[in-house]
Amino acid sequence: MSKCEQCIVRQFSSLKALGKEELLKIAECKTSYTIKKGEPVFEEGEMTNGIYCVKDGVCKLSKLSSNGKDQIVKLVKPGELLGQRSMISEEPANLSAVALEDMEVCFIPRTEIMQFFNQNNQFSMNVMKTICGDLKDADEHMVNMAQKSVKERLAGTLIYLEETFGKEADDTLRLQLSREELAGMIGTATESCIRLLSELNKNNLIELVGKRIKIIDKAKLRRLSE
Amino acid sequence: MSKCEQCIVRQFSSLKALGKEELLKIAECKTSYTIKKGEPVFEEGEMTNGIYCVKDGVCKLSKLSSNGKDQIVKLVKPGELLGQRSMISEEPANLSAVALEDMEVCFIPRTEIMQFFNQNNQFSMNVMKTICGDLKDADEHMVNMAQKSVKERLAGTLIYLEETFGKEADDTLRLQLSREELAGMIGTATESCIRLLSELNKNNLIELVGKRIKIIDKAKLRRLSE
DNA sequence: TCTAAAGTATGACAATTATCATATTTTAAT
DNA sequence: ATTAAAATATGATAATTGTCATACTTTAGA
Repeated sequence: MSKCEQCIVRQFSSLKALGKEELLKIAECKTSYTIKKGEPVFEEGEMTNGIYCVKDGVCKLSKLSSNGKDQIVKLVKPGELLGQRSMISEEPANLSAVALEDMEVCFIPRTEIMQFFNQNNQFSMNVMKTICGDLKDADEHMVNMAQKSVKERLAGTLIYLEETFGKEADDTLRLQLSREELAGMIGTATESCIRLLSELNKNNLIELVGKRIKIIDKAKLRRLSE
Repeated sequence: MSKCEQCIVRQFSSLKALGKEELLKIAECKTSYTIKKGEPVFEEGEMTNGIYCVKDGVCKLSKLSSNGKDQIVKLVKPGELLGQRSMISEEPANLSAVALEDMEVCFIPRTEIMQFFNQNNQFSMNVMKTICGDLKDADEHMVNMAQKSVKERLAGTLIYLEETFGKEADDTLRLQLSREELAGMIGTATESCIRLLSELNKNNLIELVGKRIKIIDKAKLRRLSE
């Protein structure tokens, strides 16, 4: 059982409002997990009964649509919390969380967290602001889905991936998504996604290095995304 | 200056957690407005510095997309609060709120509401749950935009409008949206929206009574929306 | 009441996107 | 190392959706 005080999640999430004693309480009741790439943290419809702290590894939050395709709603990176909405709403998870890389997470039971809501106003406020940020992002995302073309969305997503998750030494995007997952982010068929990647490649906006993607002309790509 | 105790907003919103004294404080500092159909309550980018209680009349929350079209993100009905996200995030409004009918609203300054967050845990929890509900809706909405066809979204929207805002005596939808606004809800071009309405009319799923819409075969419409 | 403007409707056409087929490459398991 | 399965890629084609033009209808204001 490791301490929570130096944890990356504590530094970047709502938990930064917690004091030493509160952190000790968490350290006592938390459980740590390793989750392999491709495995779920939790799945749509499941009762989570607590929150997950993402110590390492990125995961996707996705929802199965009635057409059988998986739409990726959000990517979650180390330092962030998972499952806040379900915990507050006291509802089953609305989304599935699946590891895109090997992950290290800690689970904190609902009962512990709920105590902090009553004791620690700054913590409540932090959680509220995080969820408000998610809501703003979701609204913007929704407008993009409704109003932008697939090509515009692809361009925007590639820029987002580079700016959020960075590049490898060879300049390719650090976060490895399959073409199917990339299609699931922009909301299109896998073939359409592949075709547009080829087109961007031909036009020298990006370069395809095997299945990895390198952004060549970020300015043009940004203009394309509007 | 009327009392807040019997107000519809108090009954249906997060404000139901407030006690008599708190309601009196609100009654003293609130300002009431009448907003005519078509006029904004607030606009994207504006600092709102408080929340609006919707006593009467429906309004649309929309966002201007880079292609110049207005995407409707949510409809807000009497009893609900407006501007919670901006107030909590301490940011300018992300969306414009425009009256679809003549409205009656009350404005409560940010400073008052923030006090309740510190004093009244139930109130905080209510606000948090409301925003969590909005986030869940937004995620679902986003998946629909990304994965469903325009026809499916139109069918779903018509059902939503009937179930949420009801029907007139002649069975037409009570809430009057222009074709452009309906297109803005489902995220399509106005002409496409009109064309699909005509098609649903021909297939006897709906009936067009002038510019009003009557749902004829709700079961088929629901199946169509999946 | 008349008229201009806005809203609704429809056709023609082009652009976008999905689907199905198939080939090629990569990955993982035996 | 070999092979089957999965992922990537591309072509052909159809379906969906957007755009532009135009006509008709309703609304609001002079």
